[in-house]
Amino acid sequence: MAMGRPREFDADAALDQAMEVFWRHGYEGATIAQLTEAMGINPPSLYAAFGNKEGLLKAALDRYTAKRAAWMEGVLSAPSARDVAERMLMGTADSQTDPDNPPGCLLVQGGLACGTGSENVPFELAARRALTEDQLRERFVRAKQEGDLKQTADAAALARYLSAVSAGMGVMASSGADREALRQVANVSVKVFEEQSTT
Amino acid sequence: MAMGRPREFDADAALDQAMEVFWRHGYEGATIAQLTEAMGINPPSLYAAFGNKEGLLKAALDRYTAKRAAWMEGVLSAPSARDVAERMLMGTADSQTDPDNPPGCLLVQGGLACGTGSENVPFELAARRALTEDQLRERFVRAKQEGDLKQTADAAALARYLSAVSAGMGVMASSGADREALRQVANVSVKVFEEQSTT
DNA sequence: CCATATCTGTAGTGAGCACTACAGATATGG
DNA sequence: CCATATCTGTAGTGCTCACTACAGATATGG
Repeated sequence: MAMGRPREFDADAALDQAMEVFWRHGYEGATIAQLTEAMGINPPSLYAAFGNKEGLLKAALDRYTAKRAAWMEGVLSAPSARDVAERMLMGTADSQTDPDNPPGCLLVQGGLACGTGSENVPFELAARRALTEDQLRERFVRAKQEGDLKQTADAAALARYLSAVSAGMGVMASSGADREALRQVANVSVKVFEEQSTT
Repeated sequence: MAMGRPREFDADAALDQAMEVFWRHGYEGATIAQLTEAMGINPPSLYAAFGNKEGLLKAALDRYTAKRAAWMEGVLSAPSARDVAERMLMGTADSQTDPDNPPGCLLVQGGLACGTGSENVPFELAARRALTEDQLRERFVRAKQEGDLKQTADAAALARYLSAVSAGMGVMASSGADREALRQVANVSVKVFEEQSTT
């Protein structure tokens, strides 16, 4: 019963471009004109595929987190809480200063505060940041069970701490901090875990 | 030779209101209509007094940092590097969750990424964040001279670390983290300084 | 009291925004 | 080959934005 004209652009490739625009300019700072130009399509194609600007952001965020999932698995698979923290923060330092991407982290750069009508966006970003924190907390609970983290350690507090440091590094990266500066922060931050470790 | 009609509103009180709007909605999210309503004035008065929206932001930032200067002096006057860090982070946790202010920190909430035409704003905020970091670094250099911080400690790295943690706490506060959560982060963060102290 | 300089309020202005109507193009199902 | 369903490109739409022209108000200096 007639399938209609097929889409001519690659949705994932277009999302990669949209992701970069949101990353660099934030949700409110990114305009549809910039997005469509980067994606190589016209507005009607964008709206047909993603609904509206916020729908496009969500799709781009999904792709962002999906890409990071593999990396995050590598982080969580480190043998100890201390090594989890080190991989997490060093990887964050490197990815936030990767010249292939805009500086910082999309989940921070995307928008902490938005104007009327976009109040949803900060929540959307925060929810995705919280997912990483949850994974870290569970990993630290396991570390206590496995004995490489002190029984007195607070898994939730340590996860929150790592989450805060990562976000803070994102803020610094977005304002021009270089890789070496972020690695310094990561090195200092990891010391907390050495003190909380049993080894 | 004729001084003209005097201003009818209190510029500082108006700036306090503008500050809050920028804080809550970010630079781009804040509209002139919201600002003028909060300030209790009309657009021509705003433009006569502050030039344009960016000029108003700078004036609000000046007032923000001026208000914090006294608090910052109290932080820096703590007797040791470790106590500086504790006062800094605990004070940050409290002020970022003070119900009298919007959550988070204006210097982070104001805008990390902006659209075309406002590229200056993120730099403006970053420059003011950097001032605090400079003060901390100098304080830690002094702490090394005074001997309460190890000679092997890196004053610049520690200052950067505190700056990153504060910014990260601001991100968390803006997405709803409560005071207790931020204090946990502060408590964990301070441990780094205990390890770097001579006592 | 007058001339002048500055502020205030009303009522816009052009520009840029997210979003879309519509017509033509291109595929599938029969 | 035809009917249909979906995509694409052009060319807008109404709306909101930062910003301002202008006229009336209110102070000072002489």
